[in-house]
Amino acid sequence: MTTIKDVASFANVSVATVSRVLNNKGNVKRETKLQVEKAIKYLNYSPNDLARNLFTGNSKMIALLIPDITNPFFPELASSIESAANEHGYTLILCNTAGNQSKELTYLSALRRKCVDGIVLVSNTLDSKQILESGIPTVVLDRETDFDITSITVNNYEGGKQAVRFLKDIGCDKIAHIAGSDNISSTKNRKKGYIEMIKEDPWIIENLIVPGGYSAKESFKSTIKILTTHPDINGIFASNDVMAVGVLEAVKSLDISVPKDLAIIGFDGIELGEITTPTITTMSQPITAMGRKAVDLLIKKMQYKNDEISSEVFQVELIKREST
Amino acid sequence: MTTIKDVASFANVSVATVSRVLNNKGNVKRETKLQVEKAIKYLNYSPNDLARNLFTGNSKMIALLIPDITNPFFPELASSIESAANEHGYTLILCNTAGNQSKELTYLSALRRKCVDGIVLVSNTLDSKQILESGIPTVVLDRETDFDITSITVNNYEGGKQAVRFLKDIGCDKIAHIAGSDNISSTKNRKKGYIEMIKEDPWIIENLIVPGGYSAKESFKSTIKILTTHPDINGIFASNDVMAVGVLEAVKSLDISVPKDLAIIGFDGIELGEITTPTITTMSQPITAMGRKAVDLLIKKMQYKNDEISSEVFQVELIKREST
DNA sequence: TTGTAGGCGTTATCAC
DNA sequence: GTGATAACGCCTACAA
Repeated sequence: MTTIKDVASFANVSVATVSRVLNNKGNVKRETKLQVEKAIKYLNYSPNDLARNLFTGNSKMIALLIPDITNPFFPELASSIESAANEHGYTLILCNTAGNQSKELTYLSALRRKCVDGIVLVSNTLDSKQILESGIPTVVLDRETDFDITSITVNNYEGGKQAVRFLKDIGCDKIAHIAGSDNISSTKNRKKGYIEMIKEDPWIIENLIVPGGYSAKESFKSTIKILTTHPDINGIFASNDVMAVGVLEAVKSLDISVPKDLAIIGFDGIELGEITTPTITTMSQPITAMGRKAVDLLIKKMQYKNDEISSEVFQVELIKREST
Repeated sequence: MTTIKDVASFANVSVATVSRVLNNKGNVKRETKLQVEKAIKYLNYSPNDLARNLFTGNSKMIALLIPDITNPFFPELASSIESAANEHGYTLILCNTAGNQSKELTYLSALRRKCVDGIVLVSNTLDSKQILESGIPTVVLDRETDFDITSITVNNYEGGKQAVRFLKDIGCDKIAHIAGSDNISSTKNRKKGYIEMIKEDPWIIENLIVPGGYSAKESFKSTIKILTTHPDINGIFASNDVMAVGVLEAVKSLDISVPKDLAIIGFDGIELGEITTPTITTMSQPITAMGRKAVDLLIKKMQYKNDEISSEVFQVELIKREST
């Protein structure tokens, strides 16, 4: 590896001078500057960030921890976060935690050792104490936390209500819910919204809430089951779009016509919902905006080292498609 | 930040001793070792990898460059690469290049400065000279390159032939191809396989190859177009599964029955193909195995610093599903 | 068994 | 305008 010393001796100057032209800091004569630049080019030199960061104390890296990279929602999120990070001169480290607490903890300590400057975190298992312990500026995304920590979320509860209200508006009078995990605040709140909207309905006693396991396959199975026991269901609210796809496939496999006999609405607004037949109505989250906002807040936190909590709640938006 | 010095003075020993217990190297009395460990725990100390790596010269990080994180094929790949890397003690940096050469180059130099130990690269724009220039051990994945560099691929040409042969076997006698880009070696070779299989057929002159733009939406449009001009097409080979989904939706929207009137086959074997209705027959790549192999070869390269080229070609496998 | 000291590649503070 | 030199936090000869 060629170092700043090599460049210095090649250009017949001191390392200090090389450093100056490297960082455009301090005064250096035009001529010597050119000399140095020639040397840099000739030796194909590029500075060692490890050494640089060791000195400056930051790494210009931020990490994103997500629970499942194969759920399309997260790549879309990751994509916007990455662009935003890059625009601010940060490299993004993407970490796939599988929602596994021990993996999350392992990552957190590894990242701390690597001196990442900040973390964007999507986690259901970590509490704010564990997060704060790492000492790294962190923004929590997509999951509500206690108030100790900045978070970016959407109005899941209201969104859940809106989804069910819409199904009712278009005539559904028996609505099932394919639920996410109760350990995940976002899906839990969507479920609460669902319950709030149907709690006066006579059929509430039948309990039309079934778990969808956060995947299309699980959700497929659950849908088959609930529809065979309750064939008069004419509306289904799935807690996210991936599960809504599972619902759709299940409904079609039972030869029930969508949306004529049964309407389906999802949540998230991922692209997948636009390529099914029929396309799936959804409560859309502003995924890109949320990612960018997370980076914005994180960078403010890192730069001003303020501990101010400035959480932000985005609004979901009903996008009507063919499944309703 | 607490450093090794703090630990040393707290435990009343020298930094050397602390370092020894940290790395389990050299001899240190049981008692002092316990002292040090207590200090470490008490001070919540963790070593600074920047400093450590600056000394050792490696970062224990490898990077994965992929062209499109929102295409489900790549997250599946990334997922397996990440696990494999983690198992070997490496942290994965995921970089989304958007297939954009300048972004790739920017990443390459940034990664070099960050002293990443190795790179797994999925790229169509970079030639081996540009790759080798970074000086970082690299394995190319999913794309054929010239022979200067280790690569992991599948037999795309044979796979393409197999796909078309299968369509013929089940009775298709007019087969269209939704193609990927000719700039991408994998899809180019799949297309070659298609051409090889149909070049004797009388309808070859009609040119049933249309571009699918690597996305479901593009592929949807292309399919509509080709089917309206050639309504007697009864088989379609899509160059990947995402495009096959587009094909499927297009065909269904034209009220053509799948597979009765038209059979569809894709390529890749991603999970998406299992949740459509009908599910999509595909030439499946051993995605997980390929990812793991890439990491294996990369680690060998890094450890033994050998320049040996040890490319590997995996075999695709026909998975019959409902679309044929 | 333990401590001292030099060096990894940078940057920044002083002199000159 | 330029050059020594002391940090940054860690590891490892070498000495004791």
